[in-house]
Amino acid sequence: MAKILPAAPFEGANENLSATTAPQDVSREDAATFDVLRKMREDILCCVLKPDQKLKFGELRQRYDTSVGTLREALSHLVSEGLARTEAGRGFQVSPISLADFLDLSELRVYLETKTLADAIRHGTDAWEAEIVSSYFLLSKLGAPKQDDSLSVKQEWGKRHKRYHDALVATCRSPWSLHYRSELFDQARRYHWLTMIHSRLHRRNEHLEIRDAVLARDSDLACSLLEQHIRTTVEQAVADVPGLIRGNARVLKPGKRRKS
Amino acid sequence: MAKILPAAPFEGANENLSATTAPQDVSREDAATFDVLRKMREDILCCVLKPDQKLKFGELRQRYDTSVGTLREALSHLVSEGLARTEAGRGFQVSPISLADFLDLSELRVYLETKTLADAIRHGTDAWEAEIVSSYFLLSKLGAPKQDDSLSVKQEWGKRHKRYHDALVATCRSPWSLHYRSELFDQARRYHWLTMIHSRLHRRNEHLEIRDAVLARDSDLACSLLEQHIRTTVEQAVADVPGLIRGNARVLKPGKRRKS
DNA sequence: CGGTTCAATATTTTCGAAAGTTTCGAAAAT
DNA sequence: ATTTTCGAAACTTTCGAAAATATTGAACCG
Repeated sequence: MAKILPAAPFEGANENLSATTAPQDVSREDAATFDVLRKMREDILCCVLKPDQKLKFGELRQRYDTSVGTLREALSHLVSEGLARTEAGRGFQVSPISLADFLDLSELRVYLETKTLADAIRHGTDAWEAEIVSSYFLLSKLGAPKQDDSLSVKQEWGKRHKRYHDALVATCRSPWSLHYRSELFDQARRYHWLTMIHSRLHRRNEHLEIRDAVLARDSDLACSLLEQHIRTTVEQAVADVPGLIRGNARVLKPGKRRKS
Repeated sequence: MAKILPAAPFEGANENLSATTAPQDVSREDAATFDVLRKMREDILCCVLKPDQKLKFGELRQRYDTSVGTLREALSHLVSEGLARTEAGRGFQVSPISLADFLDLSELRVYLETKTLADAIRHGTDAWEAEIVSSYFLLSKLGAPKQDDSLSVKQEWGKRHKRYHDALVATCRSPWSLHYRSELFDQARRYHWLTMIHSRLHRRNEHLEIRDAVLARDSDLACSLLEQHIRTTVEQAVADVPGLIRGNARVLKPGKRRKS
């Protein structure tokens, strides 16, 4: 009974899904707090709230039309996710970005994304395939956004891009891997946003290639393509976003201030 | 300039530590909120606040002597870390535990711990070695706690155990890996606590073996020992904690209630 | 002229009460 | 006997004001 683990990957009781303790992936939560949290996260991911920007309660309060306590709760969440920072008595600010961070982030993503993808393929179902087809369709219909596309178009593409990548790994059996994968994916979105703005490189239709490899259940090929997909994005950012290389990139008009 | 990543682990600008964006590992933060957060986390990790337990504001308010808003902020953090859950309008509760979760958790830990350890060994310094020696000394001085040791002894052992394991990987260069490793380590502490309570199995002095392998800079051996260390702990929990196997383990006297 | 002190201002942090939900149990209806 | 309805109690959520802390800028010495 105790001989479940002969120094090999854990196998026991994988069916017992009774209680997945991994952190609640942003789904339903408190009504108002969650709403503010979601909006703020989206704003940080899209660099509407810029890296390093000070997050003052006065401004936030009027921007999101809510109270200090609610804001504080949402900010607290963002700190845990790594999208904001806070210090003793001097409030909150958007987390900085840097090349070093993007590289570190991406390396871990390569491992987690491929691990979750391999497991998802292993346990794929019809519904899983259907969602991949569907989400890919929606993604391809929009096409990669260009520098002068509107904010809302870019945001919509971001949503569909995330939905597609989530769909790929949806049947992975490891809640913890899925959770961290998702957090890292969001982190990467901040950098992707900068890349979109400066986008110059031509890229193959990597999402299509991945989709087909996954649907063919070719795990090795799919993982390899996904790995390349992540690495190419890093290359593109390094090539296209000049600010990233020399430490703190301050993008999107550094001095712009909203009147309080 | 763009040819930094030939489909191999990222190498570029590893020196640029200007801005490590990975979430702030619990260090300094707000004064009061952080204090409450730390106490609550410790209580959950030690199962003083039991798995699945409802976290009512009335009780918490008097237990930690603070206001609702502060509690809410701390609870918010705990939810992000996976130690608590929350639902729409019905408050917070301690995250459940289960065998499936422990297995999942542990498998990811094996990867992250070995990855960070290998990197830490690669970049080890004198100060790093010194802290390993020192923290191991403190850990060994206490000896593995037994079932009838007092709560404070067990807690002290938990602190030293964490300090030792943190010391091993301290020089790892990947902030994100370190962050997730730390979160998973804390998660595992909840299960270790149960194992301590029921402890029956005899174990070799694994911490000493790991220490020596690490100090000898034998990366392969150290990682292998660390992997075994984690797996053995899982085996021990499976063998010793009967409740874990059949879904939700409710430990530490299920009916006990504190008077409000 | 550069640096320090101190008061005024701006901002954050904490708190308790009001408003809004959910839960529970008793009474009414099927 | 079982289900439904309703209202009271318990609890959660939200809010704005009071307290605490940090920042700014002007006046003051070395």
